[in-house]
Amino acid sequence: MTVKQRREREKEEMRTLILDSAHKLFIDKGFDEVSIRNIAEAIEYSPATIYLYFKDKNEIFHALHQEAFRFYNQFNIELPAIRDPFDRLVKMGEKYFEFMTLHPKYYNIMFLMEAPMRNDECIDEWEEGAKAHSFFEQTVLECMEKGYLAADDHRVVALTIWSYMHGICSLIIRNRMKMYPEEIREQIQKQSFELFMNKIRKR
Amino acid sequence: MTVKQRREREKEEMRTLILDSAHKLFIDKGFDEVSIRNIAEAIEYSPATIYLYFKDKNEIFHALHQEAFRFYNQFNIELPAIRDPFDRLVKMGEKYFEFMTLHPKYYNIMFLMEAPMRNDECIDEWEEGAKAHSFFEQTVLECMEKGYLAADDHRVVALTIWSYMHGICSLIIRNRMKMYPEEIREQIQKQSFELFMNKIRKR
DNA sequence: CAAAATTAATGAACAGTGTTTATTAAAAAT
DNA sequence: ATTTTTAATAAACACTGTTCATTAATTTTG
Repeated sequence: MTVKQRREREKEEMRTLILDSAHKLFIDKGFDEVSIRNIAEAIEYSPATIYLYFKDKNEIFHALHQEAFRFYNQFNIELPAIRDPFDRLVKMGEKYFEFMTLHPKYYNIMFLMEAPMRNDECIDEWEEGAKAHSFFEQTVLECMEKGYLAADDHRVVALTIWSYMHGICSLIIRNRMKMYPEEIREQIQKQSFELFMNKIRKR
Repeated sequence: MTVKQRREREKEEMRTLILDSAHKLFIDKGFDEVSIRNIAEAIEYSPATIYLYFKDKNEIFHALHQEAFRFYNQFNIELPAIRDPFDRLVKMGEKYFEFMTLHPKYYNIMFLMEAPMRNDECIDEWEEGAKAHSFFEQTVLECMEKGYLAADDHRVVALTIWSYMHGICSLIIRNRMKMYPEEIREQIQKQSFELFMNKIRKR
């Protein structure tokens, strides 16, 4: 049965070869701008070959979506070490914002694009995303226990914070901040973040 | 010079014919799923004709983007009649949410898609959008004057509120709420909105 | 080891996309 | 009536995702 094993390993290697290549192209062009033919050319195989390893373009999308969350968790690796939950929450927000700024293509696929969420199976394979989210909710809960946040349903509070963060991030990423002149935009964003954190903090 | 006038009128009629048709198709298919050939077929002209009236697909996009904001303002026509600014603000939020729910294709083009904001000229032609936004900022300012909101930079507060509203709306529209079971999702959204409104309200 | 069976890779095609251009048909001006 | 201007189009270009019959390589069997 050693042949079958090697076969399977080779299949896996090919999959990662395709994904790595798709990944590289995707990072500097954006997903919609990367075609199957582009990927095929990069790995020096024919376009049809890719369909032996992935059902369709969406499945590649899906795989990259998962990888983006892995990368996001790596990006936030320092967070659990922050003992004070409110400090951690604030840092989490800053990191979220920083991630969006530094890796807009990732942010796009994780939260903005509709494609990777069309299928239903994507919940099962959202392990890394679920991890990030539950860590976030846990931090909110701890903030309540330590009296930094008022006692509410912590899931509701978490959703509210995330909504705000995601809202401002996607307005920026999608260029919907033109009503604020370029020079003051960053200032206003910063002020807004501080205001929000102040408003939800228990007084 | 009566010929030139008629010519111009006909040109304008053709433009609106194309736009109306594009609009109809767009509403039930979404912009990316509507092709120039689809539009051409609907108005019974050749695809090339459309390029005599619009530079490219993005220009059609742009026109629909404007129309969406006109429609949005119509949708909110009852708002200015609400005298109490905080009541108005709350209603504005509810209407924003309702708009997203009832007209996701519009919401998509207005705030989510990247295409219509690629060019730089789109600021000048954003009259209806600017109108909606300044009315919103004005309401926030009034809320401060009447003591419903703490005295802060009203533009910063407005951005914060909008970010929250846009955040939750786009999470919903883009199917990023799967961590909350279907049954309780609506409940949680409602609770979040109430929580947010309570937190920003002056105490 | 040779023949048969399985597997992997591909070229070519299909049906679609946005966009351009040379050509034709119609209308207006001379 | 003839020339000029304008409008509309067919056809093409260079792409896209995807499928499938054919070929080439590899593994299994006799």
